[in-house]
Amino acid sequence: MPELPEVEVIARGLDGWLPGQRIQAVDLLWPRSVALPAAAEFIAGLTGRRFERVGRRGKFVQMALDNGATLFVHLRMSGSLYRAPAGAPPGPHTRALFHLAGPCDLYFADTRKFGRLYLTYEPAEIVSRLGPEPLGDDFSAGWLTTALRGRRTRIKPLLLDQTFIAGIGNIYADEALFLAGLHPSRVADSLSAGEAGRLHAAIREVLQSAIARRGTTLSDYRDAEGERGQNQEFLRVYGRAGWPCERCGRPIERTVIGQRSAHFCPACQI
DNA sequence: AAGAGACCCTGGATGC
DNA sequence: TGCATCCAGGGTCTCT
Repeated sequence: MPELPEVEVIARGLDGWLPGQRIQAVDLLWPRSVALPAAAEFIAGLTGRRFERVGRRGKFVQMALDNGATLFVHLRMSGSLYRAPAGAPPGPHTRALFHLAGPCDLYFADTRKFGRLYLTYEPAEIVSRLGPEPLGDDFSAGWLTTALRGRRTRIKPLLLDQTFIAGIGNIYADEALFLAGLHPSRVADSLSAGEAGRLHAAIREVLQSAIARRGTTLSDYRDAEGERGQNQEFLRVYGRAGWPCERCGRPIERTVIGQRSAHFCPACQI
């Protein structure tokens, strides 16, 4: 599932070749992938436009266009954006095809159909509700310590709340809490400044390592060139229920917190 | 503020 | 074997 590191790897990959490419035509194979505007308007608004810089905000791929508009893509669970030779036949899960003037086309594929495309002149209407970027300057240990005050929810669901902090999903929330030695059910407000500092460092470490390993591929995820990531070889708790904790040897447990699976070591995470 | 549940979907796993 | 059902997952929405 694409979370911040996977989206970052995809955005960097696209930014290496997409800027300057002109969109000649758009095929919408599953129009409901477009969140806004209406499908016909989406196609008309993109046709003839040239891509500029490609970046990321939270879990959104952000693609600037030469007329000031922005194309946002949220990959949700199974979405992917990749380059394919022009004229290549769409696969069974291709939902949108961007025919470019060059030798390659841009494909949006999405098995689960949860991913969404947004074309807008007002980026704020898409991303203004997002919390700070965990790898950005706004996200400091001090900010986290203060932000946790008065929050009576459990820390794991709070890390998944995109309005609190942007880009963390289930895998990296579990991994960061393990690295910080914090139980996912801890009430956010109960963390000491020291614990908040550990969590801050753990979040950065987990995300940066995953980017360096080009993301976590458990099933669907591929980067913009169709390659698998390597970070799945380094997960310490996610998907490892029953396996020994690499720190203490006790079996990793899986439970449900806030209607999401949570993996943790019952001895190392307090 | 917090949390439960529904919804959107598919394919792999499980149950009968 | 073949079919039905369950479940995971991110985000948004409604309801309590």
